[in-house]
Amino acid sequence: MTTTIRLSWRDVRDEIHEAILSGRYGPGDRLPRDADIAQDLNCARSTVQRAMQDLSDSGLVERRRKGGTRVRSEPVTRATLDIPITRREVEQKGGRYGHQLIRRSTTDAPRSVMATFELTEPHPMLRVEALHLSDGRPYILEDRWISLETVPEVSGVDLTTQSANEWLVLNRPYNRCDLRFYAISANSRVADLLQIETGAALFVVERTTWIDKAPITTVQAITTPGYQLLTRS
Amino acid sequence: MTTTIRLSWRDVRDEIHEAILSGRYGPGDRLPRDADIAQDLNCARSTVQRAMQDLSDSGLVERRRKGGTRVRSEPVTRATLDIPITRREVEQKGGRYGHQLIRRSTTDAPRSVMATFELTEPHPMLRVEALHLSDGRPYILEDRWISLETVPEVSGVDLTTQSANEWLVLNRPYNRCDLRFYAISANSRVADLLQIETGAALFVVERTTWIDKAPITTVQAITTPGYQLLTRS
DNA sequence: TGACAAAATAAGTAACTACATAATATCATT
DNA sequence: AATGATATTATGTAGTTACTTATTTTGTCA
Repeated sequence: MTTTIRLSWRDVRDEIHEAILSGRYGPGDRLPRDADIAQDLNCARSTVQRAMQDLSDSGLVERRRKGGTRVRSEPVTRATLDIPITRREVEQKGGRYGHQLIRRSTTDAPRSVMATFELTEPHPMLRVEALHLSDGRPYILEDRWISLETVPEVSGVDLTTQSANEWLVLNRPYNRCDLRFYAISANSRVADLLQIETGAALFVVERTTWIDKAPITTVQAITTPGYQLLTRS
Repeated sequence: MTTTIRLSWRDVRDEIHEAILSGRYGPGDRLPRDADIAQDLNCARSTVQRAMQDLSDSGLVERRRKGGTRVRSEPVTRATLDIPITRREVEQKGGRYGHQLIRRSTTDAPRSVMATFELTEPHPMLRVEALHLSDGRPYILEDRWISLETVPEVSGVDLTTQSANEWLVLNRPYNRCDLRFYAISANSRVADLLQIETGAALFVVERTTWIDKAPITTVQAITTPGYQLLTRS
């Protein structure tokens, strides 16, 4: 009597993954069809489908209807990042969170902001500059633009009590989010606000969010020296 | 006669998402059980399950057996990054790719590298410093450590023809990958190699890969001024 | 009351079926 | 040989059933 070991889709995935790693299938090669693999491994096609979906999500494999499944010829490193609310981030690192509203003004979006949102018409916005603090020391300096067309009610919110970052995340969920990472040199104003040397290398995260096609907010978050962003484990 | 509209799991996902966005369910609230939602929306539980899985993946919702599904109380921005082979990246931007091997040596892992790999024993490694070029101009400077225990055959590879980056990606797939982003100031050596001013702010990507528990490689990739990393659209 | 066993619950997984859809291949027609 | 209709094919999606597993609740006994 044969012992029927029930394969989970993870087992199947690992099996296929292993077959690719070991070189049995090289970049660009076509894998057998799901149904055949299912028969080989003695499981249902849906299990193979699930496994393949995962491999496809992680960028190892590409699937096309009728075309079948093939190993990606130009492999990519695919990683997932979690970016928490700044308050949460500070608290998780064991710091005491605080924040300061530096400036708040209402103007039309400048060209740079119009460009990030792909806007062609003038667009009224609330600009908020704020400093996030950890244990009373500067942690992140944010320069934020909020669409007054999409989020008119923000005008009435007291952004000294709750940061714009937190208010938006809790009250204005988004549909689409673009992130951009780069480095800048601290100019005198930034250096002054962050209490660091002018010219220091700073890591910057720019985040732009939309709901459907409507712009919500774009923010440039300038971190303090030594800041590191890690992929989630 | 009732027209039976077949709901896709995406529809269900959007429906639930919408319910959360509109405030019907707030942060921390528990959602109805899958089976009830299925009945409400007149679809199968498996469809709801799929939808919920997606919402859970994207960080909007948390699920626990028996505990049910609840809206994350501390929402996170979750994003996916694709990091291609450097050659591919240069070519995609329309540049002509080139690379130079700067230095190649064999030593035991220094403490910093042992730390990234969580090693306690001395570990023989190949250290490779190389410069990636776009149209003949410096693009990325990489300082790489390769485990000679996990990847002994790299000793015999000519890393002037093919970059270590490319050889590894094509020949040594990994299981686990940690990424780390930060900014540094160019010291005189880096500035010299990248042909930029000393003190320029540079964006750095550090990548460490393993196969199962075995270390493969860790690399510090120092980009040139103006470099930006974007989330995949 | 406290500790531990048993029941209940809600999500997780797998199989199987049926049909949808995208992409390709084939073949007839001009 | 070019064109366009049609068949074929492999993945994608939905439904249903059955069972698993983690977790909490409940209940019993000491």
